[in-house]
Amino acid sequence: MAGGSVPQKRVPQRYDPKNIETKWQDRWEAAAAFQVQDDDARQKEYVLDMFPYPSGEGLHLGHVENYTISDVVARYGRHQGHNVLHPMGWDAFGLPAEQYAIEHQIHPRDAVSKNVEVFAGQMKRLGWSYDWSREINSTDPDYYKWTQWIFLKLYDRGLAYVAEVPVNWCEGLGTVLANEEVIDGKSERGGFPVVRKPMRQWLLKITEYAERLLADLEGLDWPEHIKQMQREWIGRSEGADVTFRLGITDADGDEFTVFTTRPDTLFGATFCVLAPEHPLVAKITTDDQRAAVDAYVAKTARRSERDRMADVKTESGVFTGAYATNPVQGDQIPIWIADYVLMGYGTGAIMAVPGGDQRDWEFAANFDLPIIRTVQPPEDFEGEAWAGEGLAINSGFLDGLEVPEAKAKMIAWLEEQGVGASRVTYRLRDWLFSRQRYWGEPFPIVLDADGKPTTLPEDALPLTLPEVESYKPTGTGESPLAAIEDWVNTTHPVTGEPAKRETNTMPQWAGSCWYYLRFIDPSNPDVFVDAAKEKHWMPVDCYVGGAEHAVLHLLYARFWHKVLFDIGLVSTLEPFQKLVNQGMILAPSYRVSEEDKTYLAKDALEFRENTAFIKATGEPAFSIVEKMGKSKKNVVNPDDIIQVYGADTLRLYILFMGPPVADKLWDDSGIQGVHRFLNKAWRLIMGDERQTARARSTEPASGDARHALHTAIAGTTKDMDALGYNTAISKLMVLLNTMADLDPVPEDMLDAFLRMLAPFAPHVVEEMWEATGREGLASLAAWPTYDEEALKTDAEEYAVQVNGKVRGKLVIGAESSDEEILVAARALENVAANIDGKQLVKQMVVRGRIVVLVAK
RNA sequence: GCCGAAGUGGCGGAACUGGCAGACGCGCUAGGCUCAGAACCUAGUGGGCUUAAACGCCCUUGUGGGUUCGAGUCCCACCUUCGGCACCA
Repeated sequence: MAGGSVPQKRVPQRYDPKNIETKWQDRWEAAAAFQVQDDDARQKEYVLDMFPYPSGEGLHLGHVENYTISDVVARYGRHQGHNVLHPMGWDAFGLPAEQYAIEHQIHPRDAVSKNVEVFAGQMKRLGWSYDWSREINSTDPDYYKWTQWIFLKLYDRGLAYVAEVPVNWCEGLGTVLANEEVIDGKSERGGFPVVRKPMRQWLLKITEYAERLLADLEGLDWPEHIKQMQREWIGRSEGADVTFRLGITDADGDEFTVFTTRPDTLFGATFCVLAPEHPLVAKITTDDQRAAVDAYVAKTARRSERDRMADVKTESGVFTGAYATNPVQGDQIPIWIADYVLMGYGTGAIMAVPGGDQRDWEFAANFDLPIIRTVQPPEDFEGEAWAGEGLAINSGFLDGLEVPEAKAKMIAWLEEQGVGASRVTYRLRDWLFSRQRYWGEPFPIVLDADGKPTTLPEDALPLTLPEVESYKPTGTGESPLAAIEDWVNTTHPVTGEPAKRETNTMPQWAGSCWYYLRFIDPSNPDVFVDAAKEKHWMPVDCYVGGAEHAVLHLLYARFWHKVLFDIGLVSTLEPFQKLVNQGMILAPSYRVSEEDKTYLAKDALEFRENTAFIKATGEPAFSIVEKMGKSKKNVVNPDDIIQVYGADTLRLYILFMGPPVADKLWDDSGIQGVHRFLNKAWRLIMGDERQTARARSTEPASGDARHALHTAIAGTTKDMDALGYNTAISKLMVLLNTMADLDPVPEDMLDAFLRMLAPFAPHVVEEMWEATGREGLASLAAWPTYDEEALKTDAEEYAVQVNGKVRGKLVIGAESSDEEILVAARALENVAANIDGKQLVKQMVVRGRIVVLVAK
């Protein structure tokens, strides 16, 4: 259409998403269509997205998938008459903004607000139905005031503490990372090497909540594999502590404790192993072993924890020269150190039972240490260590007992002798909560002259970030804040003495631990969330996001929520009742060859006969399917798709590609299909420049059309409830194909079609809704209902099986009895031929499906 | 190594509690429309045998076994891919 021309009335236009989409986005905004009221009497529904980090790249297809799924959930909820809270905000603290700021010499705040603008614009263009009046930003002082406030609550309950801990020091980022952020010995962001180094850090006692975090998973409507990942991460194990006293060289009664899940095997403990960092190591090492031990300890310190653990093959360790007394039979057993024992897990010491643990077996074999079996392996067992069930042997008072009984008896003995006790341990470690960076929430903490922390009073919040010259980490492990004397030097809130502020900042996870609560009451200046509103809206009914947050964010947020619950500030035990994980979007990437990892962009390639050739050389390119990434040059920008096809098509396609939970391979060729579908609907209802709209009849659909309509409503509704959007869309395609064969089209079919298409392609539906004279917004219209009666048909088709093979088809009245069906089935020519001369040993009818005949 | 998920046409995928495998879409083929193309419409489209054609028959859901009248679906073993964890005591 030429610019400036006045749209002529009654002349049908072809489907042009561009104009339609902005028109309706503006109308929704003007009508505040998706703004939600707290005092609405309708059933509440809280549909939440994992809020994005607003990167400079803009939205990627993963976001599009995530937020389209939740948008359809939210819109479907509205169609069902629910009062739907569907908010959006920005998780904008964190490393990338800071690194971008360092590179481009701009304040991270400015980088963030620029990116937010880009993101918000893209989100609006996709037609996602957010209540923008509730937008929040984790870097806004009015927001992080409450993040700091919650930290004070944690501190007051003794859940935050300072400790000198060996941490993952990343030279490249100039900061310390949580274990969870370290991947393969490198930083998750940036990929810099990470080494271990002791440092003063803040930690949160998430371990105190381990049991509840584990137990409360049971009641959640989450994907089982995500629950399983959290269980593994928490890593509960039951066993016993056993105390070993030093023997032979022991002068002053030193002892150490090991944790074991198999106290029943204590008679087979032929040596002990300490972590090289264990505090006892220096003390117990004998003079003739000292050189070897010192060398080994030094070597270990240079290795990162990941590195140590990843190295499964190498058996390494050194004898300390010291011996411990096995408490159960008094044997003197050697004490070794080895880097496979970690100071951070359990007690940093183990008792080794080579007869029952393959790892210990190999260590014993390698260093020629004794091996004693304490559990009788099965007769045909040919392996080395036996870790399975069996009767105790070589174990004194345990002999002849099964493993569980032997465990119980040994624990009782240990407790009686005062050398051990039953204990539960967790793999989960306390959460390392401080970062040496600028772009994070400052701790509301002041340190006195001795470095002892005191909290700021609540009325001093928010403690805002000061302006700095440079956002660069100092590289010494201190944050850039440490360089700002005006800010650092303050007075002690209690004594009034000169004091210093804590210069660490909180990790990015902090803001995302409670944001779902702030959406409920986003601008309350007095409390972090109004209690009545919290009670009304919580818990989140549907939380949609990627599996990459399965253990980090989701565990941290659950932890904070439980603390808030204990204080009485929230009303539910868990924040997220239902969790939906969308799959990853994958795309083919192209490289010069398998060895040469130079990635090629699509315009450097030529596609012939399903093979990509490199334009420059004519050689075939090497192609693999992998996660989309800028470095892999296989990123698809949603804006490009919207430009060509419109947002409705993109929304529809990303859902049509497959079930939400499955990983999906991006391939633009399929997008034509859903675009044609929308075009076809448009031509039928609106007409275009060469054909007029199909006539419509006010007569309700009848006969086959009625059956098709009600089947479509029933099927689509079922799919919507199960998040089966790909099949829901296919059912709408079937319904449209049915309508296309009807002239005129019954009005009730068209009406139901529009209502059901609305959550997927809201813009074009609004346009057709309005053009067909319907009242109000299609986005707020009621979901269609179906009539059970109409799902029935007069005649049913049966496949007739003889001995498991289909031998005929039978169409028969739905009212027929089983006996009548069997008679008719046996009479079918091909069926009769197959049962002729044989005896029917089984005959049955599966109503509406199949007739089963078994003949011998 | 351990844990989890998944292997179905040329492609993405569908198939309720075991009951007609391949819905829907892409692609492809033929025809229509067109000056031509795009768009659109119609028909066909897993493989094989038989047939003038229809009918009919056989094979087919990663591989090999098993249970069953009947298996993509349940059981056992194995292979491959993806994701997560990893000397965890």
